[in-house]
Amino acid sequence: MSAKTDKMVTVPKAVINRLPMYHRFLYQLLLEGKEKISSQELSQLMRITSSQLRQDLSYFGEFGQQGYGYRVETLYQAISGILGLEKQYTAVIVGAGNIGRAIVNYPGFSRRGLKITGIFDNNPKNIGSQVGNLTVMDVEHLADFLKKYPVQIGIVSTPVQAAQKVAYILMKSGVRGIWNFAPIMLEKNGDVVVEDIHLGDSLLTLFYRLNEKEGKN
Amino acid sequence: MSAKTDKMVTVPKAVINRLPMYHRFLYQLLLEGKEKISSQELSQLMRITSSQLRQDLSYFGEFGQQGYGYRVETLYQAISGILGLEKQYTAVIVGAGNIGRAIVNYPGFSRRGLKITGIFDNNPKNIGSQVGNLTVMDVEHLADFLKKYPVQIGIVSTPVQAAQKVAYILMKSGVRGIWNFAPIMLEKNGDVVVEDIHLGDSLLTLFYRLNEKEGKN
DNA sequence: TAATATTCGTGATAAAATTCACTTATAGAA
DNA sequence: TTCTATAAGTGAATTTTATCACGAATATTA
Ligand SMILES: NC(=O)c1ccc[n+]([C@@H]2O[C@H](COP(=O)([O-])OP(=O)(O)OC[C@H]3O[C@@H](n4cnc5c(N)ncnc54)[C@H](O)[C@@H]3O)[C@@H](O)[C@H]2O)c1
Ligand SMILES: NC(=O)c1ccc[n+]([C@@H]2O[C@H](COP(=O)([O-])OP(=O)(O)OC[C@H]3O[C@@H](n4cnc5c(N)ncnc54)[C@H](O)[C@@H]3O)[C@@H](O)[C@H]2O)c1
Repeated sequence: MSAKTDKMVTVPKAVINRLPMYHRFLYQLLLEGKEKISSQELSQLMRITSSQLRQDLSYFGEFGQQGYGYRVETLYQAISGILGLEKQYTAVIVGAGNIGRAIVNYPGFSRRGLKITGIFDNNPKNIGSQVGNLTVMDVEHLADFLKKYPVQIGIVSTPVQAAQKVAYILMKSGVRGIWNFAPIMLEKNGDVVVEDIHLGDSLLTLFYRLNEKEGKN
Repeated sequence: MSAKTDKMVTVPKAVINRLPMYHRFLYQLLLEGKEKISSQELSQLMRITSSQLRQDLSYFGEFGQQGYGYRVETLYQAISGILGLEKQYTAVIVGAGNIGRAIVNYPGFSRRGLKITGIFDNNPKNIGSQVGNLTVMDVEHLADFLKKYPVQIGIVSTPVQAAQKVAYILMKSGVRGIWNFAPIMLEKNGDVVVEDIHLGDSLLTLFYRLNEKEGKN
């Protein structure tokens, strides 16, 4: 074990945000059948510095071997473990619109251990319809459903106007995390973890960067 | 004008990434009819410090008034201008699947000046079908289409296996920015701006944070 | 087996980002 | 009109993040 983990140094946020990227690249390397890789080589693929890669990993332990590098398989497993991917996570989706459907239909999430157990909507047109192998339920039954079948994660993909209300129901019903797609900063209720996806913000950042470049020419 | 902009200090990345959040909150305040706001009050809504807010804005100019605060309208317009939202942006989407359709159908983007002029796919089942008021075209015609009707932005929402190939076509055809939804680090070709949305990474971050909390109890 | 080249892990240093704390301006009250 | 409270803007200090650079371990070659 590394000195750093022994000393209980808190892991910087910036490091945590890079863990999924490491996981993604290692998964790719694994698919390609690559057995070993050095911090030098891996960091070049990721367009970061090798020292950043080594420093980041050092927060969690020692996974490589001097003079050799890292075994791709070992490092992949280690990072999977750090991220908690050996566990299964259960979730419900609220909002069976475009985003809600996209999530259900995306196979990548179940591969990573996410099991979606229910999808809810308030529109009679959607209620009862099939999304993947789930039947859309009435959001009126959300709290009851969660009482019977608790889940860890609530996915909010309703329009922004409904998002806070829905989030409160989820939090009251005991979800521990919310994955939020609505462009709103959700008020918390208890110690739930909220992870936001703000697609609009990402687009505006792209706009800014396009103009920035223009200005320099 | 602020001293900082005069001196041509480069704007930190972290600041740029917060601009869309400012825009989002100010838009909300505008809808609510709020006329003025102090850095104190606005920063509390955003859960940042007031000095960070003031420091961030100072990279672009002086938008407030001492002893008074900021006019919501003025600041909103200023940030819209910084982000380049007065302009129209044209884009094509490649990959008429769940994400591609979600983007076309989302009204928030056209409100921000994004005009989607074409959507492409390689699956005969999708080609010719209607998405919003666009007809899905064959990706074989993508390069020709862009020669006739150039756009600034290419949106990549194909499966990861096709993403790089599609991105090269877009870049060759002169797009200046790529908004990428595939879980891959795209190789660039020229000085195109690539903005990634890695939904999977966000989910893994949520997983990590859920476990982190558990460990502390 | 010995010599040499790799490459990790990490303490130290540098850079970037955030917060502090103070000056100045001005709004609003007396 | 004067006084007081508010609040922006900003240089400086602090904190956080990233990079450097080197010692120690190991692989590989001669
Ligand atoms: N689609 C995009 O590209 C995009 C981009 C940026 C942000 N978003 C955000 O993601 C969220 C979902 O977007 P979308 O495109 O899937 O929207 P959508 O309109 O396709 O789907 C929203 C669904 O939520 C349902 N709904 C409304 N009120 C509800 C309630 N109270 N309880 C349960 N269900 C309810 C609607 O019936 C609808 O089916 C929105 O908040 C949107 O702002 C989407
Ligand atoms: N849906 C999600 O929740 C989600 C989550 C994480 C990542 N993503 C990523 O977003 C991207 C899009 O996801 P999606 O769910 O919309 O996938 P999807 O399978 O629904 O849609 C992909 C579309 O691309 C088309 N396509 C395939 N090859 C093509 C090519 N060469 N040229 C043009 N079109 C082509 C397919 O026919 C399909 O219509 C994928 O890269 C996926 O990994 C999606």
